Amino acid sequence: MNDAEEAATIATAERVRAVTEPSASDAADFVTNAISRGELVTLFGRCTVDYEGRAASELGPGDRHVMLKPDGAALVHTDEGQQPVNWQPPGCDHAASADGDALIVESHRSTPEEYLAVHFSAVAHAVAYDVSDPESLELSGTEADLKERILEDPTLIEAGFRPLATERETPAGAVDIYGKDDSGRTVVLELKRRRVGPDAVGQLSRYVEALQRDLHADAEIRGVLVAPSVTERAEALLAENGLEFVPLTPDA
Amino acid sequence: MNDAEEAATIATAERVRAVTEPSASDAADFVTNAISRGELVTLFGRCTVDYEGRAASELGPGDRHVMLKPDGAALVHTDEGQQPVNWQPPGCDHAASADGDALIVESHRSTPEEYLAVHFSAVAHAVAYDVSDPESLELSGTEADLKERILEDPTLIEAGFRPLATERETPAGAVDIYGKDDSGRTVVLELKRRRVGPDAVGQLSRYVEALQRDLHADAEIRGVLVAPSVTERAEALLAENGLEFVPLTPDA
DNA sequence: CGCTGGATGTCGCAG
DNA sequence: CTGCGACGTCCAGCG
Repeated sequence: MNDAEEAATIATAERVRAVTEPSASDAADFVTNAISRGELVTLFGRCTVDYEGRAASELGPGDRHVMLKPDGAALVHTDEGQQPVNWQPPGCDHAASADGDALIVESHRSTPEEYLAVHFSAVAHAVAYDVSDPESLELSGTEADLKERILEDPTLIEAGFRPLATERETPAGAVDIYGKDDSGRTVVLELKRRRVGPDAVGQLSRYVEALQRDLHADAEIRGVLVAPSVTERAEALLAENGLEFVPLTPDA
Repeated sequence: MNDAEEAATIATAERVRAVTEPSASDAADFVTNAISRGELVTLFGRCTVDYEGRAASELGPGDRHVMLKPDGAALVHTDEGQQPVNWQPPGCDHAASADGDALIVESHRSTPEEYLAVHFSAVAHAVAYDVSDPESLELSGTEADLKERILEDPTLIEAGFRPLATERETPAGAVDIYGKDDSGRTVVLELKRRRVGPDAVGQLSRYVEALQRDLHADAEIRGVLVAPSVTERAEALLAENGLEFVPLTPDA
């Protein structure tokens, strides 16, 4: 192999190594080496995918993108969809090997027992990245933001509302915000960052019932769902259960 | 640039093109070209990420892997986790441009209005892949498999159980399996492919109540949760609501 | 489009 | 480890 061919096959830079159309054994070596270095590996090529674990799946031949992360996660992406067609969660052990002209990439974990195997009939391109990412994501517009907004200005719920606790425990789980109204009645708030369906009403309903049992049978407890909006079915369920709704978004 | 250097920078094969450490403007051209061809694009390099839409987020500088799919999906992966740190769903419009030494990759959609921007201070490697994937995933061990299993052998629920309909509509939504027992009483089955918590009990409870109203106030309706197992809280909720549980997995 | 419920959901937190 | 609920959940199916 002359210099130009060698360079065409292997491109090396500070943090990245790549091979184009490697043989199965070269690809296996490349991947094994990258995994042992703690690098992030990607593979393009024609492959089949088999999974067995919590469920089981088979995927016939096609061109896909496979990512092996240093934390043990594995992702198989097709040309469509935001979600991987197959995957393995972080904490798995990855291995690559050559079986004749085929590259086999395997990923395994226990508890629960799960196994993923990708069989490449041809690897078009493989890359190994030495990744460094010190930053963490800052996200806003979440349920936590909605909670803060209410605690800063309880009148957003209603005049005279006084929050007394967050995450107050009940036999049915923790209530988002627990407080009292103008007249001293107990109020339970269930917060949702976006438009809600029937499930959230069920949740709120369970909290109110649990508190009614836990405090006094005669105690009147108000249950209030706080969200940007509700679906029609959810609204009907609220009315049925004597629950209330206050429209409010997480954004200021 | 001599042949060796050229080859080191650009590797071309039948279905894949790659560039290592391109300039911002070369990278922008490369990405723009690949997108217009309907190829799947991956970028690795040092970048920051900004998102604004259903929520809002910021991510400081770090090494990440960006994937742009021909269906308009975008994914930003760090070295950790199965989930992308930022993303855009299918149907978005992608664009790449150079801003001085920086590569800017943008992705936008409407309904809801959402915008993602990745600013690369350096691109280590970029790949364009012409993907063809005719196969679809075959998955087993799902709720649908559990349903089939019961319909094939209703005695798995109990002797004398007769399924009469699936997805039977009620004011509270569609019931998984609707039937009658030995004594002619109406039975509602709610199926779950794995161990369930309180939410599933709430769902079943809503169906039973809706049917009781819909049929006759005096009609006795049995609600049966079918799943591999239930949590303690769910079991208590079942008892409270006079509902039943049959242990069953989707697997034969 | 909006509503509903499933998912190999994943993820984080608490017990 | 299990339980529980949030999530920019995603996704298919249906009205």
